[in-house]
Amino acid sequence: MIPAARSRHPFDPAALHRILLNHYGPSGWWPGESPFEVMVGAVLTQNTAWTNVEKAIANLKAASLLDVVAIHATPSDRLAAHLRPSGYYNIKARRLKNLADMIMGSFDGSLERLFALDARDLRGILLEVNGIGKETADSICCYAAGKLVFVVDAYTRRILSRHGIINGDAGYDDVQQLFEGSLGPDLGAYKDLHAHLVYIGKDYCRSRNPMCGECPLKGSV
DNA sequence: TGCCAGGCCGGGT
DNA sequence: ACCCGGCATGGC
Repeated sequence: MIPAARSRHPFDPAALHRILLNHYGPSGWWPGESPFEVMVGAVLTQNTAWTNVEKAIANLKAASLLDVVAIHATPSDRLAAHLRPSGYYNIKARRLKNLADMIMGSFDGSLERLFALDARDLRGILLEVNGIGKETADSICCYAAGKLVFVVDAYTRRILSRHGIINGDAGYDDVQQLFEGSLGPDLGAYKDLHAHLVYIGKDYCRSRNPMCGECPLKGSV
């Protein structure tokens, strides 16, 4: 079921994307030099500021630990030491190892083989990994594997909710369908729109102020 | 200074 | 099916 909308007009994600693109320009997401770096970033950024994630990824690079085999082979406490700046370092070390273990065990360590799965199967496999939930799985599907999977996060919900497009208690998959059902098969739009929503979400309606003065969406959504 | 950041899990009700 | 505490660092 699509969540009930209080808005008079049907939600048009492509129009929303055009507004944001016009206002801010291309987002340039996801930062990362390789698909695996994107995957690692997706785990490390869970409830964590990206600036902290960057430090941890730099540590992994400096220690030559930014690949599947190395993470699979490294004890989690040693891995954790490099992850300190990103917070939750013990649990994140475990999560990165769970991910690497899955890729080693089921796909011979090959991201090509993993990404050869179709979007639904890839999402399912990722969700079976302890420490990977829907947002992390979908971020990997979209930004690392290049699948047509739209990423929903807390900001996406908050923004749509404030505009009366969804109810506050709408489920993840419902919100996702709202985008995937309307956006065309345009991977660039999937990537860029989510990125913009996160980007504006930070200072968008942070307080109980229902509408920020400079909101580019005002009157448009 | 306290609050927040691109969540997720496990245990309890 | 929800609800909650825990996980942890760095920036404003």
